[in-house]
Amino acid sequence: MSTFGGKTAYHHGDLRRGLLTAARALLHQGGPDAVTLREAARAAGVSHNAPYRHFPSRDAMLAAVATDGFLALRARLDAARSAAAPAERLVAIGRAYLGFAAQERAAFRLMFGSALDRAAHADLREAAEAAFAVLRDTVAERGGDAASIARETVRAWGLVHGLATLVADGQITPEAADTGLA
Amino acid sequence: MSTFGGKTAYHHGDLRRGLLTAARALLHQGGPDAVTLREAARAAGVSHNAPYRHFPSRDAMLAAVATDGFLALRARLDAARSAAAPAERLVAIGRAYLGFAAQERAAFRLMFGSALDRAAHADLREAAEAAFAVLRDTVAERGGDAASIARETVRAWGLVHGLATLVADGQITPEAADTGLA
DNA sequence: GAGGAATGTGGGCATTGTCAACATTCGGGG
DNA sequence: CCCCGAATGTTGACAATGCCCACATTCCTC
Repeated sequence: MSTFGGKTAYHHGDLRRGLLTAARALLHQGGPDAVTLREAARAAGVSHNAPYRHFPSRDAMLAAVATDGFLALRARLDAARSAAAPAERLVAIGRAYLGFAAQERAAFRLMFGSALDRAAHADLREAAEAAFAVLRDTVAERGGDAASIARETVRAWGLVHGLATLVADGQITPEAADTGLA
Repeated sequence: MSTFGGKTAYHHGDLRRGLLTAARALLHQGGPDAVTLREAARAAGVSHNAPYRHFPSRDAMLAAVATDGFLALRARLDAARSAAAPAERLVAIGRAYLGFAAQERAAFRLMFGSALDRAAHADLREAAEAAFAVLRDTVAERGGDAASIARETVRAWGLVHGLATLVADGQITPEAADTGLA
């Protein structure tokens, strides 16, 4: 049948992708709690049980969305790092991190919120670690002994992540967060 | 009947308090999603609809738990501030903040996680603001012009909150967070 | 082209939040 | 002292959800 654009085209075409897209939309509109297996299935035009052929549970679907979020975040951090001169790299990464939190509020809250058990999903953990690695490597290339690198990494991560969280939660404006970076 | 220890003793004694206690226990065990109206009612020994005489919705019950959390946090920050010499106050508050996040992980995640719409609950917002005020006032008493006070408040809040979030989410150890404070 | 695997469907069950109607208990005014 | 309104708690119901089971359809390989 159809087999229009997707990769492998079985019955639906590419249900997995369709479900993830629907899930992202639901996430944007109503937060993590609004992301429901049945609603995503409805949006994709399949029965309420079809999603189980692609995700073992609702949690797994949420985790997949979050994993994609971490991949996107890592790409952004990497791009910012590559585009900046060595001396400005840390601040550039911080800005990129804040930009992601501000523009992808819902995804950011899912990725770091308590709705998900990151320990239970290996992909998720890997993707999160990969994003973090960009920051750690950037701190490391500034030099110093191991202890001071570890300390500065924690400080930089804490500051940026805290500001980003506050922005994503609507407690401070993106502009206010930016003044805290320099 | 009974009227054992509680304040006003109607049918149950003090259902509101009983429900909040049960809710806190559920929160500890299984996170925000495990806090269910019906389970809290069960734990308190009442029917599944009794909670509605004290909370208009499940969200309101969650908000009440979170509000209590912010009151406790504020008390801790205040105590830390009072006990420290002026020059060490900021760090003392930071340590208290981190201590709360580490010891009351579940509550902290509820308070700052996305499970709750802080804008929809006035009490919650007030309690959160009161806790934040302790930090802001401490920064302010160090002197400086308004702009630099605002900047330093954002920086201090962002750093401490970020470290606390990472601890509460289990991404760094409390000890690692502590090294980032000084 | 036949058969097994991948994918989607329909029905069903337990749980949950919420609403409505009814029952019980409390406290104050005759 | 008792009676009545208000506060509190109970029972029953409904829709939605996550998940399990048995069954149907479609794909791909041999």
